[in-house]
Amino acid sequence: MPRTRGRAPAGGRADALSQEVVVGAAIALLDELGERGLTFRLLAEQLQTGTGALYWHVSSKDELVALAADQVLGHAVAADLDPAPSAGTALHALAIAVFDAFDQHPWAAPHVSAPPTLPNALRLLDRIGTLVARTGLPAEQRFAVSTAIFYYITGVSAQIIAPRAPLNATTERDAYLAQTAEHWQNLDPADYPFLTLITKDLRHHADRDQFITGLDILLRGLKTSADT
Amino acid sequence: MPRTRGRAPAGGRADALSQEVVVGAAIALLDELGERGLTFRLLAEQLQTGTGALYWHVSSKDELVALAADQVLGHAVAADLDPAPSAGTALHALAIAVFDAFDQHPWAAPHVSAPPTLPNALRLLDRIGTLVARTGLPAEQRFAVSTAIFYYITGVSAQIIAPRAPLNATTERDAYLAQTAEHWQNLDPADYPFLTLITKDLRHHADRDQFITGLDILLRGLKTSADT
DNA sequence: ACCTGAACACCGTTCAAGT
DNA sequence: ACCTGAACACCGTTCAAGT
Repeated sequence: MPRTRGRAPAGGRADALSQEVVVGAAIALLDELGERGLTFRLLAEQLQTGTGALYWHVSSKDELVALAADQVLGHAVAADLDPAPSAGTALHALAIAVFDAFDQHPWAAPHVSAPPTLPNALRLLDRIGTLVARTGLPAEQRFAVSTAIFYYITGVSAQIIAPRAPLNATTERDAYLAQTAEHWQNLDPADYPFLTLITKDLRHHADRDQFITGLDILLRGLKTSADT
Repeated sequence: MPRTRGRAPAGGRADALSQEVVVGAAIALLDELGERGLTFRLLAEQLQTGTGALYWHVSSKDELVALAADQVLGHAVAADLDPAPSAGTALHALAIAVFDAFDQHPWAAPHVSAPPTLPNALRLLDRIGTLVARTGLPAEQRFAVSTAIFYYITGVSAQIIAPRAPLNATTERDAYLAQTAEHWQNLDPADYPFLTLITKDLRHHADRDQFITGLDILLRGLKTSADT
């Protein structure tokens, strides 16, 4: 069973594939066709090799998708940091950058593992932890609070950015919202007193604002405990 | 293409399968073998029918798993409510009940859709909304805050309760944590200043406490804005 | 109305053989 | 060290035919 390699350590063939190339091509297919559309046969065809070649660079489809998701996370984590805003502001900006990255690659969010193991997920948690420390939170609480924020970012992003069919993304989402709004409308108010009242909010809400609303609440809660 | 039916409206055969029976059997297989282990062939064998019969009650595997996940959510939402604790306490208890239900069926959490459409997910959001209203939060903010809490519960549960291999669950999880703790230990402190410091916390943490820590922060943040 | 079971069109993964 | 491509052991889903 071949191990997964990184880039060829020189000495191999010149035209050799690399894990990077394989993952890059996988991301392109994932974006275009979704998780089910990504196939080893198609990917091999795209890269002009056989399916077996891919297994030299990647041990399974699960690993491939996990690596692809970590790559997406990399876009967000690599973004420049403002020199020295408050820890709270920086946390806020970082979380939104990650959400936006996942939003552009709807298949990705569910595939970051918790606790993190891949490089960019690790980098994200580390950065969160560093910012949380700057917040003044006592050392014993930093781990739990940092992972809580990490989980919020990845978990809630995954929930909100449901894999939409690979068609016209925004139209699809609008139609979906309109449809479920109508569904809620028709529920029995006796059983669902709250939902039947706020269908208008559902119809008009924006996913990104939803994410930010929860984030603000979470960070406000954090601030409260940091001050105490 | 046959539509999905609920229970047979009488008049059909006496021995007829029902969607309930199919979903119930699916949950058993999901618990035992995980999402990949659930197969229409195996499920049909278990129910002593052909695979085609299943499609009379359920339109696809996706729908089947979604219905199964909603059923799991039903266990938590059906639990008795304390008569009249504070809204915050009730929210707290409800969230933990949902986490515990997902914890017993690790495949389930990723399959509740957002915004919710299936009955028990709707019930959960409605209950959250009703409690949030009791909190005194202004009406315009209730939708956003309630869904934020809903997303936290389902999204973070899904993150934390990663599908473990269907073997000895607790041992597996411990081994996984020990392994990633060692992984973190070996990282370069220059790149990961935070992570390399808190591997002890990782090794000793409990998933459920993690969930609760974040939940407490979120609810504290909510309280702050409700009071204002 | 509900079930049967064969058939279709795929999958991920392996592996002997090549270079 | 890295690639080829056929072969294995499956899948989800459909559908004509039955009761």
